[in-house]
Amino acid sequence: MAEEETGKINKFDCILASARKLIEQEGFSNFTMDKLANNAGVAKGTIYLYFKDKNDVLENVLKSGFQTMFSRMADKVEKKETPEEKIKTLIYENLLYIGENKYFFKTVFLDEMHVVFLKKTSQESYNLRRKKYAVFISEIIIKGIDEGIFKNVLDPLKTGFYLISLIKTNAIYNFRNNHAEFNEDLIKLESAEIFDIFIDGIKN
Amino acid sequence: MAEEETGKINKFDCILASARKLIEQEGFSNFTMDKLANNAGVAKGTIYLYFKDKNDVLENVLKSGFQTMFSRMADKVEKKETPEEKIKTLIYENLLYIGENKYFFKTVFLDEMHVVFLKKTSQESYNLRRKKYAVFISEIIIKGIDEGIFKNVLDPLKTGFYLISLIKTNAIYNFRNNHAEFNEDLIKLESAEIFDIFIDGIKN
DNA sequence: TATTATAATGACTTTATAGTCATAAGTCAA
DNA sequence: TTGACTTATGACTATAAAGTCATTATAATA
Repeated sequence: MAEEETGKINKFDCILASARKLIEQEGFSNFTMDKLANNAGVAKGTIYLYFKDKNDVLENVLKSGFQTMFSRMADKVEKKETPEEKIKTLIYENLLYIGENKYFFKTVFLDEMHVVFLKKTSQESYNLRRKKYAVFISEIIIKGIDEGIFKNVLDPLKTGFYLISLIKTNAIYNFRNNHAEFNEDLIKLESAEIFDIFIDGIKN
Repeated sequence: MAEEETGKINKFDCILASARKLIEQEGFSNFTMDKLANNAGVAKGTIYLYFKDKNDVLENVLKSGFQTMFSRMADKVEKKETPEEKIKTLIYENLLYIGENKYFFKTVFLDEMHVVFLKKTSQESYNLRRKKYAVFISEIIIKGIDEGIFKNVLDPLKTGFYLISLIKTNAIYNFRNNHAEFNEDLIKLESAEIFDIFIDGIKN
């Protein structure tokens, strides 16, 4: 706790923030340790006091970018009663979070593909995070199937991935078409659109 | 025409085939010109007689991988009458092509993301190809909306991208879960699954 | 203030790989 | 067979960027 006030932790955060900013601005392929040192206002060697290597920097940037998303979304979703309401909320919260972290996700989704630059182990943890999300959705789907609302032929996990891909595709579409202003009204509209397609697609 | 028989053309194809094989086996990030030369059984300098640079090799590998897909799919789709039948055929043909070029798409989809390694101009042509596909789908959607079958609130182009992402997600899911055997029965099942979700999602 | 411990520096080393080019081998018309 | 032209070679150069480490600056302690 006290540690959080030390220079060490602050410098870690400071370098991490610089890294994220750089990556948002120039993409993963143009991100170098020299640029990071320069941008963070430290010497290159200093970075290696706080991070193991470049992969460690990238992994932390990604982790921090996705960190709160899942828990925040899960909180809201769990408050809802029906599978349908849960899915509606999930889509909305997800798009909201993407909108709030517009520049981060724009790079992660468009400038693709961070993943390439990660070591195998880091890639796996990235995929695991994705899968965890799909599993979360699959549980909602299963509940809906049990209640007889959703088609019982669905593969719940795969259906979870389908929903994630719809959300991502929506975000990419809007990034590309410069609907840069992610105001709440737009997000309501967009999430309703995805919801209407997805829910009719899986309902009995 | 006569040229097609010359060594020049053959060597171009031979290098290209080696490049594709290497990329399928080891992914884009491990692909080097030295390996290519070695694998194709030519000296490195020779590659540069047939390709401008590494980007040119990658671009050609990608182009050749996607080449016939679109035209073959479009041919089959155009023979169908109703928007629903067109969409059903489109999904099936797309999955079939992916199955036939399993190793290629496995790398392109999973080992992600080739795109990073391309120059801006090549990335654009990749995105254009994607968009062309989405436009093709959007025309079917528009027809369906006009006929009153599909929801008239749909953004046809975005909906096209949605369908593409569902197909891609399905393929990735099956690659990951090692349903490596892409036999026609599996493809029929998988494409029917996507169709059922998508069509119910967009129907009135 | 002197001494020790910790943090920071950046010039340097290392490595990987794209692309080059002088040289050699092969082909073919006269 | 020869000489001109085409094709192929691979050792070499250039470059970018990751990661190191001897040195220096700063802070903590006695």
